[in-house]
Amino acid sequence: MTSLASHLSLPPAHTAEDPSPEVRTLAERVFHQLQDAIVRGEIAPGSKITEPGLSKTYGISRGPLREAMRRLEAHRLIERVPHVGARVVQLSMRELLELFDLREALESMAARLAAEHMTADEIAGLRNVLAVHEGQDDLKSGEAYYQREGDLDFHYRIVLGSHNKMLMNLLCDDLYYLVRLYRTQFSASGSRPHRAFVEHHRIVDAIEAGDAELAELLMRRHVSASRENVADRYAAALEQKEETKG
Amino acid sequence: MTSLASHLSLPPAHTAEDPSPEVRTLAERVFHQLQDAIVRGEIAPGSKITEPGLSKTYGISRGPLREAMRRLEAHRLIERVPHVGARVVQLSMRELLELFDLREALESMAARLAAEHMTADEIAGLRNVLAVHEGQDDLKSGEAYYQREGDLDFHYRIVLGSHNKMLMNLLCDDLYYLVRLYRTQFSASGSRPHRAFVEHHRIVDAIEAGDAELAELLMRRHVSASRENVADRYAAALEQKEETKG
DNA sequence: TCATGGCTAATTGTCGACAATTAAGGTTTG
DNA sequence: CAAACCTTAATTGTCGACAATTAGCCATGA
Repeated sequence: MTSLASHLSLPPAHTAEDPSPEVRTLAERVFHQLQDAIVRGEIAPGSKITEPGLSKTYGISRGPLREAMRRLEAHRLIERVPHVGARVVQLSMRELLELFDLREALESMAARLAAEHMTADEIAGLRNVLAVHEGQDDLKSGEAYYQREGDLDFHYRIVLGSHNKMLMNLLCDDLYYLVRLYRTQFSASGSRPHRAFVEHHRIVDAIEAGDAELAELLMRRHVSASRENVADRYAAALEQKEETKG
Repeated sequence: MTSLASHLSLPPAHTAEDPSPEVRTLAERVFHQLQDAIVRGEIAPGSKITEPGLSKTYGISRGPLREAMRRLEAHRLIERVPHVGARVVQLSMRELLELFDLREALESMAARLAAEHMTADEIAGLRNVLAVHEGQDDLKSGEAYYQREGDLDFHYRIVLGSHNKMLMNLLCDDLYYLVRLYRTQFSASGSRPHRAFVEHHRIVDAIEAGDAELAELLMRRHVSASRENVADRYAAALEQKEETKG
C-alpha cells in the first residue's frame, strides 16, 4: 500500500480492493516506490536518474523499470528527453501558484458536490480527522509535518465525498502528489495553522448543513488564502535575499 | 506540446524545427497512434487488446508497445488488469456528465485567465477559428464532425490563452482526449450548433474586452448548457427505448 | 588561445526468449 | 447429470543482450 492511502487514517474507498490493490507486479511496485521517494524528496529535485542506477537500486531489470518511469512521466513527476535521460521535476514558484489556481477551481467544486452527496458516516470521519489533528496541534503545535499531511487528509476526504470519480482520479491520483512534491521542494512550513483549522471547521459545517453554495465559497476562499500565504512568504524570502545581497 | 496541436488549423508545419517533437522513438510513435486510434473509435470501446496482436499490427516488439500502453493507462484511455490484459475504456453516461462538471470548473477558469492574459494575436486567431467554422456551417450545416472538431479547437485555444501551463497540460493533454473519445462512443452529434456559435462569439467578446468575470460566467454557462443538452438527449433516447420496448 | 574535429565511454532504445499466471476445455467422480 | 479437478494453450511479466544515439574528452589546426 504505497499510494496516498497509506498516509491517511482511513482507507479510501475507491482504491479498496481485495489483497493488494496494484502491487502484484514489479513495475507497479517500483512505480509506487519511486513515486513515494520523489514526493518525499529522497531523490533530489532536478537530479538525473539513470536506468542502470535505479535498476540496481531496486534490484529489477530495466524492462519493468522503464514502464514505471513512463507512468511517472505521465504523472509529471519526472521529465524525459529521448536518448538523453530523465530527471525529477524541478518546480518553479509560478507553477506552484498555477497549481493552487487549479485546486481552487477543482476543490471548490468538490466541496459543493460533497455538501450534496456526502453521507453521515463520511462527515463523521471528516470531523474525526479535524479532532485528531487539533489534538496533535495542542500537543506540539510546531510539528508541521503531520499537520500538513493532516491538511491533505482533510482535503482528500472532501474530494472523496464529492462522489465524482473523475474528480477523485484527477485530484487524488495526480495533483495531490504534485502538491506534496512542492511541499518538500519548497520545504513550505504549514504556517497559519490556527486560521486553517477554523476554515476547515466552517467548511465541514457547511457540508453538514447541506449548504452547497456556502461550502463551495468557503473552500474557494480557503485555497485562495493558502495560495496568497505561499506567495507572500515567497516574496518575503526574495526580499530578504536581496537585502543580504545588497 | 506536440499532441493535440496537430488537430488545429494553425501551424504545425511551417516552423519546421527538428523532425518531430516527440515521435523520435517507437514507443512514442505507437503511443500517439494508439491514442488516435482509440479516440477515433477505430478500436472498439471495451474491446480487449492483446500485446502480441498490437505488436504484430504495428510491427514493433512488445517492449516499446508496453511502454506506450502504460502511458495510455495513465491517461485513462485503456484499463489494465495484471496478468489478465487490457481493454479500451467503456465510458458510462455518468462519467460523461462528471467530465462535463470538470470542464465547467476548469474551462471557466481558463476563460477568466484568457481574458486577463491573451494577446492580440491569440484573440485574432480565435476569431479566425470562429469565422472558418461558420463558413463551414453555412456550407453544409449537417456536417457535424468538422463542427465538433472546430468546437474543441475553440476551447483548446482559450485554454492556451490562459497561459497557465498546468491547466494546459490537464485539459489539452488529458481531458480533451477523453472528450473526443466520448464523442465517438456516444456518437454525440454536435447539436445546437447555432446556439453554440452565438455563445462562442460572446465569450470572445468578453475576452477581447478584458472582462474576466464575464468571460468566466459565459464559459461556465456554455459548458453547463452543453452538459444539459447531452443529458436531455440521453434521457430522451432512454425514454424512446422504453416506449418501443413496452 | 580558442574553435573544430573525431573518438570513446556510457546511457538509452529495441529485440527475442524464457518464466509465471490465467482462463478455457475436457475429464473424472460423486 | 452436475460439479470439481486437472491439463493445456495463450497471454502477460521479466530478463539479458545487442544496436543506436548522445555527451564528454582529447587532439589537431588556424
